[in-house]
Amino acid sequence: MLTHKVYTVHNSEMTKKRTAAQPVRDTYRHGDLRRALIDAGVALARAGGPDAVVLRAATRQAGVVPNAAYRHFADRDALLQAVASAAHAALADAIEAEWAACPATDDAAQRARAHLRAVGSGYLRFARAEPGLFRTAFAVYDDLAKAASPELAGKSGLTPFQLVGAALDEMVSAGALPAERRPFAEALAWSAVHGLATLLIDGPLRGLDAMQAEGLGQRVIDMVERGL
Amino acid sequence: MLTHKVYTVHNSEMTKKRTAAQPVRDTYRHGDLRRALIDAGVALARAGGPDAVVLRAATRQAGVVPNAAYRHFADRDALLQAVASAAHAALADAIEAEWAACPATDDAAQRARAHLRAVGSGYLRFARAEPGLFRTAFAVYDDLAKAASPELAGKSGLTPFQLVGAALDEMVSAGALPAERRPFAEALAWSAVHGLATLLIDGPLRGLDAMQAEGLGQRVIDMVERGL
DNA sequence: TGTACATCAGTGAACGCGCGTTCACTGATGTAC
DNA sequence: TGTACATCAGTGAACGCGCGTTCACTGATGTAC
Repeated sequence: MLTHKVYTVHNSEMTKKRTAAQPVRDTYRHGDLRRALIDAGVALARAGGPDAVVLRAATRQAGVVPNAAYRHFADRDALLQAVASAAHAALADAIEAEWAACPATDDAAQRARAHLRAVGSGYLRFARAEPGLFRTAFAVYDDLAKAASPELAGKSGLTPFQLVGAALDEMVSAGALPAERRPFAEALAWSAVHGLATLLIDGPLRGLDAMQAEGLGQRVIDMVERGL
Repeated sequence: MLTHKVYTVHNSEMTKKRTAAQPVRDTYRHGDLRRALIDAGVALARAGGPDAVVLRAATRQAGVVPNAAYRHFADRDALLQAVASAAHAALADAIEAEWAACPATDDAAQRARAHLRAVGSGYLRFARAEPGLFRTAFAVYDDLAKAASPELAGKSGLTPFQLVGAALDEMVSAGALPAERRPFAEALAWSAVHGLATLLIDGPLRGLDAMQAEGLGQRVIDMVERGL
């Protein structure tokens, strides 16, 4: 079993001189460079999307020499993958938070509908609040086979894809959605909400203000509910 | 008034030696370099999306020295804009073709519905046939204010945005869509179809084969029709 | 119709940049004795 | 508890690359006389 000693990182006086902007370590070993590089990558992605996840920038931010990254990632793409997984997990968290905030009710159908709406609005809220992360999450998304892999999951252990699925299953068992309409319903609901998200953050709807965006989001969710 | 003399461009013998891959001119002037650079940019975008629209690559393909591009474009971004507009126009063309192929009918409501479906399936068909161009079209899309600008239009003179709008107007006047649902209906329909398109070409649904993609496309369009 | 000239499209050479990645190294760590 | 040693995380220096962009130029064009 390995135990990881945690090194303190501070920004006060230093033995080796460095340029002002760089974080400073006073130990030769970093402690958890892999984690630090992913965190730096997430910060870069947050600010500038997937293209901003630059290996040298991440190592700079971690206060480490560029090639040090190669102890932890095969190449730049492996780092980007890890960052994208983290972004996906953050999206799952945002959805779960919205889900958890649904008011309690005894009406199973109403509850199921509220959960489905929560998935949609959590998704949209995350996209608008963190467009860089949102774009990064989908920049290297492999395919459906990977949509359930645990590193994309949020705190509850479910990925965004699985969360839509769970809401839809609930709809069916509550009688709010005919079972014969269940297959591929994820893809339908996901398409509508994902499309609005990308039109809002990168596309022709980017000029809308928060209220308009919110209103349009609700209407798209209405459309999904009615149209499924 | 300016007249443009057209120079013949051929690949046979040449006075100046060049590397094999390069297109060859036998005139000092190019003739229509602006057009040639856009065409080259479109070819690059087709193959690799917006990031592949590289100024030096475009000039290489046009058989011209890199800085020659600066006679026609302020910078690399201006070239990319022009390429994106061309991609948008190609999308409009694809939609128009699908629209024109709708069977004639006397039933106005049925015709309107067919036109709306044609817009959706033309959009999806283009996205799957030309994913690179599709991504480029949306890479630098400014906002709604520009969604009607003529350089994005297809042969009929309408942009993709205007084509959805036209189909929806037709629905309303044919009584197939209540007028009070008309506002923002473009955004709803567009979201659903655009979302499916991006999930299919870049996202988790990229593994689907042509038949599955086509089927899902029809179901998304069903959802829009029912849910609007 | 013929010539001088201004225009400006394309040339040639060069720049600085930041990137990803490789190499041989150094020195802190934890472990076996 | 103390020491020798293998491991391997991070260093330092360097590479080649293709990019966008700038500069002073050259030579084909169309136009004014």
